Amino acid sequence: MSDTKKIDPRTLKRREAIIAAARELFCEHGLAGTTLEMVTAEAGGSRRTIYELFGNKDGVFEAVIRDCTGRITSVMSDLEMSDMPLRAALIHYGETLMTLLTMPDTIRYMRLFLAEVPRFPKLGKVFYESGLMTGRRYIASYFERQMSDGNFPKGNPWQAAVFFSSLIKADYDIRQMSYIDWEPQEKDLRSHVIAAVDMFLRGHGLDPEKMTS
Amino acid sequence: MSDTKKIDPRTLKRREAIIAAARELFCEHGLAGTTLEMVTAEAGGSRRTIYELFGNKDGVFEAVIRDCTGRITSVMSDLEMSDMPLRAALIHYGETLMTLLTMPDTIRYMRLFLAEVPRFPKLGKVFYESGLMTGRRYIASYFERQMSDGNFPKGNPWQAAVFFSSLIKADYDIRQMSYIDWEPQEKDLRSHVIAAVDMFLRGHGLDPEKMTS
DNA sequence: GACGTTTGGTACTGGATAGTACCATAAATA
DNA sequence: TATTTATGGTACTATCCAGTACCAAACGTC
Repeated sequence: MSDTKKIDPRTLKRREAIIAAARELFCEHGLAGTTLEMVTAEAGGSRRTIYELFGNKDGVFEAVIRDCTGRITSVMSDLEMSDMPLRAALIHYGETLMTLLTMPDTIRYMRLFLAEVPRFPKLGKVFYESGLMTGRRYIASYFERQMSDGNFPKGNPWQAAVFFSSLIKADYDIRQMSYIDWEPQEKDLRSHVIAAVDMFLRGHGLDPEKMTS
Repeated sequence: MSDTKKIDPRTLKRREAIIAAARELFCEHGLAGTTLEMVTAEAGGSRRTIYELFGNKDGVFEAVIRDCTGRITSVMSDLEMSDMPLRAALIHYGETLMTLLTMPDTIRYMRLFLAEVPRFPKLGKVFYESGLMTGRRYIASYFERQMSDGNFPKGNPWQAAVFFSSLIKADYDIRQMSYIDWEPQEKDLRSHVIAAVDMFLRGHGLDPEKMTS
């Protein structure tokens, strides 16, 4: 009564259960390889309800992708505005970014999503802009602040963010998408991030040696 | 009689026609969305022949991916050993790399391939190592030579190659895979490559200003 | 030009599954 | 408690498609 529309709490629970089950199954077997029968087997309930809530199979897929996007976004948003010194902050950002990007779930979501982009062009924008770009926007605004505070040479903060995240992610994403069940060692990730940050700093005329926090 | 096995020229022609048709259709509609009926409609001939030559539908897919890999590799191999000055050579490499990576076909191949990796893990290795890594190996050996010739600070040529190609490709690949029918402007690519090369040089302690060819 | 292999075309089988219809039941609401 | 709404379950339909069988025709080989 408080809201314009009353939503049965059962509906919400069903919705969540179905999306969760479908997400796992889609990632595991692909969209075409998953039947709605499998989804109900996992989520409980009956196919009837799926059609009631999502219209059809594509509706379920769309809901799953939006859910995955939200998950990535929420992790990205956890990037903390740090008041550490520049180099330490960048290393911190880099490691957080890599942790997220190399998570098996992230990789699975990306594969699933990319596979179906041609049939769902609209979802492309959603996933890329709301999901993947969240971190980049955050980093760009960080550089913008550092530039105006005089901690970083003035220039195009957006380009700096692009170069920074490119150096950080290198081709770990593509490689992980290509190799099933391969995951980089945390140790390697760390040293990669440090090397990338230092190269980034030198690339902007800063000397990492003098910035050891 | 000259070879161990005689291959009917008809077979070869059929093979090529089927792969070409399947490649286009798979890229357009995905693997699941393409029926072998559609393939024969496009390639001519009959389904019978497909089964004769490829065993089953998965066999066709595998052949298509190998074909795509070969196409990418062959373009990558066209990277010419240049005896230009360092900066000019890197810009040349960068532009060639980007031209290849942003070609609509390359993007379509990658999407197609990534979508099905989980079912064809072996193809992952093939596509990544024979296809995508060809360019990187080439660049790494280039840096190795430049290092021993004293044109480039000594260090790890492989890491240099990773950073170089990461800066060059940035996230054009992911963005193009996410956005259907979007293509970067050639003008933007050029300026991006130059900015990336200069940042790369500065990151290795070289001054691009003094290297204008 | 005769022989053997490869291909085309058609028709069939078997299995799988998206989507629908319907009724009974469980849960919320008043 | 009565009424409404969402859900479960089952059974059905309609379709689509991979894979197979078979025969006749085209082509390459010798």
